[in-house]
Amino acid sequence: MPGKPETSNPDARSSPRLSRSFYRRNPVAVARGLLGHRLVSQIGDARTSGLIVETEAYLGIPDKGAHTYGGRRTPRSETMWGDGGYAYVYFVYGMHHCFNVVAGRAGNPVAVLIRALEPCASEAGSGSEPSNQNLDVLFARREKAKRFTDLCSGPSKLCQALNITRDQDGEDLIEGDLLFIERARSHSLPQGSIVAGPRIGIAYAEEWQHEPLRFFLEGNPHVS
DNA sequence: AGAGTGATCATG
DNA sequence: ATGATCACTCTC
Repeated sequence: MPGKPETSNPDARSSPRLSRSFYRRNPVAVARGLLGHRLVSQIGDARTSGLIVETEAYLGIPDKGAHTYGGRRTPRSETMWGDGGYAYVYFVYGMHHCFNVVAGRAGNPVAVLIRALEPCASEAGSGSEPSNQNLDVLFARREKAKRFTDLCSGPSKLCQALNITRDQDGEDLIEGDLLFIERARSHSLPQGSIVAGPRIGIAYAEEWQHEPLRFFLEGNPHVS
């Protein structure tokens, strides 16, 4: 592989990433399984991150809410058709980006939308820097955010906060350097705290709009 | 509850 | 080429 920099093991001092096989499952399992883990961005000149607290599963060809409904395969959604564990980023409403992780395997165009993060002041590691830095950067990038809970409480808010754009479409979440998901250290996530409900913003999806494919941590203030 | 914003896609 | 749409956010 040409051009792979020598420094490409950011896991040496941090938590391991979720593996390819984690993503190569059905999107509901991935959407639920993602809750509580840490999305990390090294896009731009800072490392920013947050714990995933809200997700939505998109079920592909049969799903009237999905970009790939009916087998549609367009330039925008091309990465959804590929293998699991890659970023699918799209642009909507003329100003916003949304970040998904591709689930399943190549040929099955399913994905999970990341809808909200809980930004953390402390990066679990003990010896790291005085990491208000994470919050400082998030507030700087999210100019309109007044409160802590305005930072990453929506799919496009979190993209703005972590600097995610279409440039990241197709990024490899397992091998790439810019964007990845770290396994939570003490992943003692109580299964009972996961709640399901209908997905947001897909009124056009007819009967599919009511399917309980949105998952979030009950009572978390960062949920959108 | 309405405006903003322009890429994207299905038409033709 | 053209027009409708949009997995949203902000402000009123």
